[in-house]
Amino acid sequence: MTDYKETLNLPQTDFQMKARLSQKEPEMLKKWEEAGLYDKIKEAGKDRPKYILHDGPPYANGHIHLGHALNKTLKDIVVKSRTMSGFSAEYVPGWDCHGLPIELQVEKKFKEKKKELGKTAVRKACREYANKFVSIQRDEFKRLGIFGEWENPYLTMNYGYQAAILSELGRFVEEGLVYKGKKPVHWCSSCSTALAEAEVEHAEKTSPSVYVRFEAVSIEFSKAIMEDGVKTAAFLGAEDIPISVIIWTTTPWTLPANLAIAVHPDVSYSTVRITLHGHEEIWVLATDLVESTMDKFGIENYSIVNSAPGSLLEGIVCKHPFVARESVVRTANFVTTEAGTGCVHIAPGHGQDDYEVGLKHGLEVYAPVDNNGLFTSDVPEFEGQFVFKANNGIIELLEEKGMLIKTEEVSHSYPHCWRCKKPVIFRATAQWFVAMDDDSRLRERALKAISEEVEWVPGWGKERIYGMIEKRPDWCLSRQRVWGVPIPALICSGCSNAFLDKGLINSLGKRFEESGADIWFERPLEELLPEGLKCPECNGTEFEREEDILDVWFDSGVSFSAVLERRENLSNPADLYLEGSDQHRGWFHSSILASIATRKVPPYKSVLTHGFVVDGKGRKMSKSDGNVIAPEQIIEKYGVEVLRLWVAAEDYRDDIRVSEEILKRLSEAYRRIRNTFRYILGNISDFNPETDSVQFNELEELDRLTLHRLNGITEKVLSAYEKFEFHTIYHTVHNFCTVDLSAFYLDILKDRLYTSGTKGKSRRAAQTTIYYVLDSLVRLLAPVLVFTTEEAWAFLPGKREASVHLAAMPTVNADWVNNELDEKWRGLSAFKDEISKALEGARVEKIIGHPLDAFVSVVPGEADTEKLKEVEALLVSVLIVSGLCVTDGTEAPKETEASFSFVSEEIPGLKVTVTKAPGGKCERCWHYSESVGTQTGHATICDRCVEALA
RNA sequence: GGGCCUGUAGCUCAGUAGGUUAGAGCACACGCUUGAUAAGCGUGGGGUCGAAAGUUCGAAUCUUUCCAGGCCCA
Repeated sequence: MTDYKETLNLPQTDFQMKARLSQKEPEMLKKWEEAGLYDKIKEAGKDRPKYILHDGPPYANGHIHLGHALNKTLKDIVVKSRTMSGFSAEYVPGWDCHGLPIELQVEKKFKEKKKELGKTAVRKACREYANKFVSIQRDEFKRLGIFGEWENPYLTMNYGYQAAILSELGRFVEEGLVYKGKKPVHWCSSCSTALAEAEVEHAEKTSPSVYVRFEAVSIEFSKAIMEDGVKTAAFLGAEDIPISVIIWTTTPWTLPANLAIAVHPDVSYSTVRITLHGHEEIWVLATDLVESTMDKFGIENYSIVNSAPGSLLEGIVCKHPFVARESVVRTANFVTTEAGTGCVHIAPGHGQDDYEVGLKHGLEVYAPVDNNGLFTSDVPEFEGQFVFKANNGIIELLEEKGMLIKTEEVSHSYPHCWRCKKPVIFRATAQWFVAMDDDSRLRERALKAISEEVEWVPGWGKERIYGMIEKRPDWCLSRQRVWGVPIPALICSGCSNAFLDKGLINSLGKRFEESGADIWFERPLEELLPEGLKCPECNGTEFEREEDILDVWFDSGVSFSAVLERRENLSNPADLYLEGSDQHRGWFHSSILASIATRKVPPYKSVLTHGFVVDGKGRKMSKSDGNVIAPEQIIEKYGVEVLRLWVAAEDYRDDIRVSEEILKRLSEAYRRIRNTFRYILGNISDFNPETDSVQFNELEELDRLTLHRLNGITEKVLSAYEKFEFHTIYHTVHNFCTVDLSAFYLDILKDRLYTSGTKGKSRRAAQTTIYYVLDSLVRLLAPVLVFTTEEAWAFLPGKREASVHLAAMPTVNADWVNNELDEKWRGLSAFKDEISKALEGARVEKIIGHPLDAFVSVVPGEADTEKLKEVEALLVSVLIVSGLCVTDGTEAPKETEASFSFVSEEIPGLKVTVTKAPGGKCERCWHYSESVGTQTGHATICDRCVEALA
């Protein structure tokens, strides 16, 4: 007896169903490395047009988290897809190495020894620390399958990079953009340093809240008579009663620095006559706040004398509550009536808004507080006291002077130092600044470039960064820190003038290039100075060096110069910057300012942003909430491939969720794709595309339909790569694998592949088709599933490049387009669905099990019987039944058989009857056929199989 | 508190310029198959579109408010 199973062409392949990704991925990486794959990709692209994705440098501190993985994987997908689409897309990764966090880590290690060791030792330790994490992160990134110049990355602490930073600073100086000024900045008195916005965290703090009287000493002000003819004096109801403007503040310690009082010009203010402790006074405050404030003060006996807009109050001269100084009422738009009295105490040296009011009215930027937050001798009463501690004394003093109306405690959001977590103060200090609005109109030019010269993806990125640049203050470049590139300014010993000299910057640049920026701190100053250098103010020749270093945003902001312009394989501007949306204030921001200031053009043509990784509920990940998932966990459990699929599957323009469920779903989707690969590979193991391919026009109908559909998804996927819409790639391909291939084409194809003649045209046509399908799918997915596609690539027959990553994307084949066919099958699949329902009914009734047990009678009803009749044979194979006939319903099915009838609700009049198929079951192809038993020499198989065996 | 953004089935995504009973895949349930088998196939249940109000003959799609969440600021 023949074992007919042996005569079938069943799938055969060593491409494993089980991926074992976490083991195999590192092996693949090693293989790539040994083969020098990245260099080969570079070499292959040397004559192609460039596509430059410029890497934003992550900070060289700590291990990578999912945010890093997301960002770098997205970049890798861009680079790989552009490479496969005919570009040379070299990727040079970088790291941000200077800055406070590393310095603090090192400081922690040194503890008290820091001061003895000096700057050089600290800087050396910082460099080592940064190097250590560059190395750690590099390995972690490589593990993600990211291709790039890992052995030659850019580090902002490299000597060449440091020299570039200095040279860019020189250009800023040359453009006249850099000035030294006094300005209130966030100041941490504990760390003795100015803090960047980014270095400030907001947290709840309890502060004293005080209401203070500022007595008016003169009502002979400049605007005594207003346009409406109302005398301010009249508004004040000037009588022989003391008049006070009432202010509210939660920082009593800034009162010694008070220089003015601000009111909103358009807000209504009232003069309120009150009786307190038996005598009368007139108080001025915002009309809307009178009632609540009086309530708070417990004053019941009051009456509003008069009301007028704040603009009328401008110029009232008040007496400082305890310092012999005047404080004048000014108008400002930032004033609100949400809290307090609508009259705001102004200390230009201690607040941003205050500073701006002061600037407008020519007030001194006065801040009698030293680096450690202690009052200076300017405030004798509190000299040497820490400002927050002095609050109490100041309140007592106010009380004593009879100026305090009310004091209480409030809890509010207050800025804190990100490092020591202590509350910070606003304090005016001498800093180097980049002017946003001077003659060179940096702000204006940057805004113009943002709206006209850069493509922002998603589009709202434009509004976001525009708003930020529009409102940002001058760029404070200096940091009173150690680990960074020095601002090589000189301070004249003769006249104390601080200045930046272009000649010095130039000559230093060369030395930085050779020996690094450390020399500024290490070498004697005389050795560094150009000959004959004189103070531009007093011609003095004795100098001291500036100790401040540059803001690290300046470091990374000039990467277009340090990296794009300086590397032969790159060029400026870049095609794309791709970072998280926080970089609208970070790197995108500093980069465009730096580039506009020095090159007049933006450093990027387009900017793509992604959202943040959040947990399954959409909440941010934090250690304290315990919802953090580390890349490692995912890699160990599922493999990098699933992590990459996650990056590709989610719409990154929004926040990106990750959870165990999401990963589980994705790993299942991965298996589906992998199985599709495997199934096709199994069925083309005996197929040689060069010799066995069937011409397109000789393919069968379903083959051509499938290639038409493949064409469709190819077009869609290529366009999605082009437009950076990666999640549609995943959905498109997954859907194609599941719906068009697995549940339709491949399922139908089994009969042809397994049972027909091994070398017959029908089988070869099927193989030709699925070969095309797999070849395309593997290429299309290579940028995402970097390992799996490479694995499949090696199994694919035919001549091909050594690696899928050296291959090109498939092209859309115009010859394959057949919309008529597509249309036809769209209609037929509706019939297929309905007949499937009938089969399911028959299955429930136990008439059939497998569809091949069935014979189907179709009465089309209102549908076109003739047309359906034509595709009878196709429907048999599509439904995988043993027989099907389309009739007009006049011939009833054989009554002897058990049958199941189904009337369609979807297709009017369609009636389907399912019966057990007649004849015997062919042992070989499992179809039922009347021919079984009639074949000589083959008693148990059908005529079709006999023919196949011939 | 402000700027920008998001909120469609358990999950990931579609839903064109507002117009018939809101789609897909996965997951789930039930069944089939055992020649993709730690696979494959079929059928089925499940959202009224974050909430409310409004504009409109008609809204997931426009407006307002509110709620929840994210980034960046204060």
